[in-house]
Amino acid sequence: MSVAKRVLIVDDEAPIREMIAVALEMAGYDCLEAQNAQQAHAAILDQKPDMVLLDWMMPGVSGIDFARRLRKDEVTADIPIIMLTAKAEEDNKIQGLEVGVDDYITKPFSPRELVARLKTVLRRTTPKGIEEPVTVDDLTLDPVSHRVLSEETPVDLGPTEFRLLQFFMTHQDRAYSRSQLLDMVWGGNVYVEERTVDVHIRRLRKALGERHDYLIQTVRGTGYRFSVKN
Amino acid sequence: MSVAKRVLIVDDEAPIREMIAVALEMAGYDCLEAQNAQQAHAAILDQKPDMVLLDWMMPGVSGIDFARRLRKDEVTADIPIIMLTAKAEEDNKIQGLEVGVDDYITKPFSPRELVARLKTVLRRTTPKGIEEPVTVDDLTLDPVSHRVLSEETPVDLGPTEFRLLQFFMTHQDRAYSRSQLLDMVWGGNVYVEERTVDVHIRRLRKALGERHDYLIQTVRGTGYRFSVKN
DNA sequence: CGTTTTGGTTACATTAATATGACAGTATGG
DNA sequence: CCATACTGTCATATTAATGTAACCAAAACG
Repeated sequence: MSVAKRVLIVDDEAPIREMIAVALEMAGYDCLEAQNAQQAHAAILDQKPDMVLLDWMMPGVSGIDFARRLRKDEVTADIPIIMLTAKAEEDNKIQGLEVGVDDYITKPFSPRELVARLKTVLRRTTPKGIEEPVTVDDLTLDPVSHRVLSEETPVDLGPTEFRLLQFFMTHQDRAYSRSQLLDMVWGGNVYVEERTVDVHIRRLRKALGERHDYLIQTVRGTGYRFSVKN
Repeated sequence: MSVAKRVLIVDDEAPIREMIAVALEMAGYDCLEAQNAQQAHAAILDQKPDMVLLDWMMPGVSGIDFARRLRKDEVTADIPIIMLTAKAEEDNKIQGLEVGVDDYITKPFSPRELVARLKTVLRRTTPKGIEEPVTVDDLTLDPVSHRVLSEETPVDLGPTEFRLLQFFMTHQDRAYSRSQLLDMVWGGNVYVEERTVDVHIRRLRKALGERHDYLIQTVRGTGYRFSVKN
């Protein structure tokens, strides 16, 4: 695996978090922890984990409410969630699936089972462009080798431009405002000028060259869009 | 912008409230003010602001207690809160996030930072309306990609024409006066000549071309209408 | 018909938004 | 510690969009 996946563990009981964290780290994942919904939310915006392990029962905002909230917000809607439930109640399962949880595991569970489920969900939900290369009109971005090719020729991009292009190529035909782009590409809690986006767009276009810069389109009064169509 | 968002500023020091209010109003927000928790609570029930800026330290009920109270009550639970804290103590941050505050800013802060945070929080928490494409006789407007297609061919529109067409396509078969259109498309409190509408109608028709300009119909003595029927 | 209204069109000055180039402060990797 | 690459922000240039007025065309009116 190229880069370790990051998993956020949300549970109010520290020992349980620890146990899970140990199991996952042995399996090669990076772990983040949160003991309640608020901490979790902050961590998600901040760190963009690849997956969330969410305890069903928590004081304050319950796991299910939290999951619902995550699904509503565009920024967090795509993050896979696995629910941890104490008892194997059918109710939980149904409710959870309704909210859009990707899987659920009933306690107690073995580390092996956990890792197995996690792997499955990640494989199922990881979209192209995260580990599969994406190609558009002879422009290829390969996340694994962290490379961009324009008709076989390597394109030289800075880290930010790379992420920007990756985001665009995995979210085509959609207009994004500057502040949305800041959220999605820069990350939730950073404060930078909106105009900075323009500059990076410029750098990206320049790097793509005449052959491909048409892909990055200005949507006046709104922001930018990536699309093959003119 | 459709309607200005209303922000309630809660701080016991009038000069600070003023400063914040000025900054926000310049950024296009409507401001309400309260100097303690009681006033704030009344204002919230009364005016339903879209967001609350809450000072951490206040005589009487402290900001954090007040936030907790707001979160408990179903009526006020969904209103986003940004905390203003004097010192950058981690404690505050954690406690605040636990209570369910959406973000926090440490004083002193620049107006720009404040506005930026506010914008981010509002965008995260404001549910967006359903953005489905609308199609009429092979003319499609897609709000997501911010595009208009006439039989697969992109139609080039300025921002105003886009909004105008969007309004029409979602309000068909109904005649609107010029001043109604100004209200709905331009926004409530701008003053422009009524005849300006004519010009934009003209631009829209031109852009739609012969294939589709019949959709924009003149209603003599009244205004305009969008309809498939002639 | 001639006149009066009302809408259509065009040209144009102004304003607003985006593109671009340069710079200084920071990370980064030797 | 140096050399180099990245970032974010400005100031400025460029371009697009906007609103208005002047003028033209078509109905309505008598």
